[in-house]
Amino acid sequence: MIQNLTEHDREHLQEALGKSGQKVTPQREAVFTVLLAERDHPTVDEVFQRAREVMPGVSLATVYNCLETFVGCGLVRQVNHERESTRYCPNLAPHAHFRDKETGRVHDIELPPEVIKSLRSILPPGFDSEVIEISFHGRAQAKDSPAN
Amino acid sequence: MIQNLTEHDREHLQEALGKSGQKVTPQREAVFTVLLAERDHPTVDEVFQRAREVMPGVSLATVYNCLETFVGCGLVRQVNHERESTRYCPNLAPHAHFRDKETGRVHDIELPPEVIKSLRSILPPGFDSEVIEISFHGRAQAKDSPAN
DNA sequence: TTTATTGCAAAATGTTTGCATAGCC
DNA sequence: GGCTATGCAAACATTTTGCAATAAA
Repeated sequence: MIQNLTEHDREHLQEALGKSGQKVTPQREAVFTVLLAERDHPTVDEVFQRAREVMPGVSLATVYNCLETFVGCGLVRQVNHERESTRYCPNLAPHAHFRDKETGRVHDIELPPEVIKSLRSILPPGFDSEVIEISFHGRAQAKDSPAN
Repeated sequence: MIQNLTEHDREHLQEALGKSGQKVTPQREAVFTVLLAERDHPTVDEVFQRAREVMPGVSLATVYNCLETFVGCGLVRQVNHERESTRYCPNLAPHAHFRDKETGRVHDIELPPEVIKSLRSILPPGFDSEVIEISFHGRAQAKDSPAN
């Protein structure tokens, strides 16, 4: 069951959008709600299906728009794995992704600062990177995503 | 100028293909030659354009086929960055990729074993990964790819 | 001669765009 | 009223597929 946004989450949305002169709309609330409700890295299409449960009239184009907007204002991250469709993730803490070969599921893996540091250290002088994407691909015995 | 395959490279191709009952064809030689000649992580389309210089009649579908075959037998790696088209890379040593924000160019970054180890160490028990993909995104002052 | 590969065209996929309509300070 | 967002349909780019013709071992 998809819950409504908490007051806190609504403010978070409001603030992030407001910063760049963008508006809170029912569609954006719906999409954001969906993203927070089940943090299983849904594809656009999955977000669309879920959003329609909350708001039956919402269009796919709008879901694309909302997600793009959210990425733009830093509310969610895109997750890409090979040629698969883009997935979305509201976990803003630094983390890596693990894609299960068998189930296709994507899990978040915590990324300690010292590992990030060791990664940055391999960059030759003159290379400066803000974004590091790390993704594992393999088998997970765990049946479910760790809570996140 | 695109060189011909060296004897050594042709044997490498022959062996990798032969292992899985696949044949050496002029098209595969052409595509492989192109990949080795300029290691700048070309897209399928770029490989196609270059391959046509060597073999004017070659088709796009065949270039797709060749690349898929090469990936399948471990001759090249696919490199994906966000929604951009897939790029191909004949560097088989463990390495990360750095994509320059400004030029779009992709550079190989050497990946020391101890960094790989530290990355593996962040996986919770039960998670087992053969493949780790690491990509940086940022600015490179260096004008050109380091030789590779 | 057998089996794999090619090349073409058509289809599928995922995403983006243009634009008229609608909604919000 | 002016700006932004929505929803639809059409356009797009990339990749995949089916299949008859061709070429490699």
